[in-house]
Amino acid sequence: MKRILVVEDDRNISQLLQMYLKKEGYEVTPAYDGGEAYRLFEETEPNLVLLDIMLPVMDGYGVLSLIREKGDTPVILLTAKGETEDKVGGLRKGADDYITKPFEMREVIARVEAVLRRGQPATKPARKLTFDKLSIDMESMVLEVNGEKVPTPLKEMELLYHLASAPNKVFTRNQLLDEVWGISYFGDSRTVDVHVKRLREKLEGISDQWSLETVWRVGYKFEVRG
Amino acid sequence: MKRILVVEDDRNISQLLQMYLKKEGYEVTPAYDGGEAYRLFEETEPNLVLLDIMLPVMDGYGVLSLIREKGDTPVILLTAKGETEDKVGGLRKGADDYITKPFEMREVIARVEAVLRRGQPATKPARKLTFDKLSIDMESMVLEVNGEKVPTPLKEMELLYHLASAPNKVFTRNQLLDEVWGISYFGDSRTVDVHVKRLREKLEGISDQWSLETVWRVGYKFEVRG
DNA sequence: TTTCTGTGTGATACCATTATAACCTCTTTT
DNA sequence: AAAAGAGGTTATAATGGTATCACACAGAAA
Repeated sequence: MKRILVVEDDRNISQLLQMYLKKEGYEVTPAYDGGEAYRLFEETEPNLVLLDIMLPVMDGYGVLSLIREKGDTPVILLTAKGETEDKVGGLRKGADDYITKPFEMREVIARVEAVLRRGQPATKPARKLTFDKLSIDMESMVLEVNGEKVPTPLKEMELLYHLASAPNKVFTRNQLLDEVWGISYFGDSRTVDVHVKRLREKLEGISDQWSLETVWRVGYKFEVRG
Repeated sequence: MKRILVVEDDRNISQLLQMYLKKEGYEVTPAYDGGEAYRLFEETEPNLVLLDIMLPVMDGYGVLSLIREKGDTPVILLTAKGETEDKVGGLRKGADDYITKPFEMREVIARVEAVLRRGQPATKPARKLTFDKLSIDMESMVLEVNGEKVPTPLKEMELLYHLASAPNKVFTRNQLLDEVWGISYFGDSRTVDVHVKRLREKLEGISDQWSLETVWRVGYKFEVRG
């Protein structure tokens, strides 16, 4: 589920935003001033930030700068009517979009979805890896073994791709859960075992150039010999 | 590296254009009104200008005239749907090409490249694809199956064409919504499912050389075997 | 060896995702 | 105005990936 950080000091507006966004299926965290905003940004690692410009303690631009130092999480600015210069400034400083108050909820939802949608293609690594008789193509989502296609579900593909993109590196189960399943995932680490097992079923005896190895009390690695 | 000046007052559209163009390796400068456009034109001396007609302060034609006074930097106009007269007028006044909103990013990239390469308008790309017993002709808007015409609505044609122009590549629903339905579309992604279903009804059992495949938790692809 | 703890495996049920059908709305045609 | 077609939405059914459990098994330590 996508997480959204709503930074807005007006409780009424914040409340309203939270309500509508939750109704659309987002996980919403409210912040009511700049300091809190930044703290919660680091804590919850949201997929998107709705950021009011006029804030107590630290204004929106300060928060935006701090967020930009940390990465490229999409940010939509909330500006009061007529703050035209603010708009341009905000966008120049790295916001992805802006909405002018008073806004219609329909518009907010639309822009949130648009910005999240745009972020997606960039997030998809979509690459291709080849080892001996194994080919992992995330572009067409095809796993090939000895030149033969092997139908493989998304999660297994992602796991294998992730392991294989750093050959011989050992990943702990928690690392894999974080990096393949996502940070907001809190399931059992046995889950990784199961997926490794399924991959092994598909990949056993193919090649002696590589294999999925268990590293006791640590995790797994995609081992390449030679 | 080629520099492109994007003159577009709608932040959403501008942002999207910037993103896609950067991804293609261009250096992109955004301008949000006519005055800024001209200032940045002189400042950055771009290799090409993408120019929206409807602009605040000074409209696209004004900017175009000024640019033409300075030289023959290629200009591609962005026009809203149905502004047919604008198209002709724009070209007469010295634009090199035009694109009608809502546009597909694929089309924009294609025309940008064409104009930069030849200094000439993109003759509409071949816009015809053939696979075994299937022929998709976007020129005459005809879908042929086994040499027989199959009446097919516009959206279905566009979707099929888009999928088929990158065989085996998986497109997410959101990608398809952006690239086929256009960036200003904010509908439900189930819409894609429905159109795929309708296409399948028309295309089932034609050939074993290709098919429209579902990729679980990802999207769809036009799969070609062999 | 025994014991302890971590890991592999099979079975199962849940639930998110997708397919399908039916329904609306809007536009064009007759 | 009625009919027909396109495009989109919603409701419901079908699908099948995934998480989790339980237990067997294996490696490490004593």
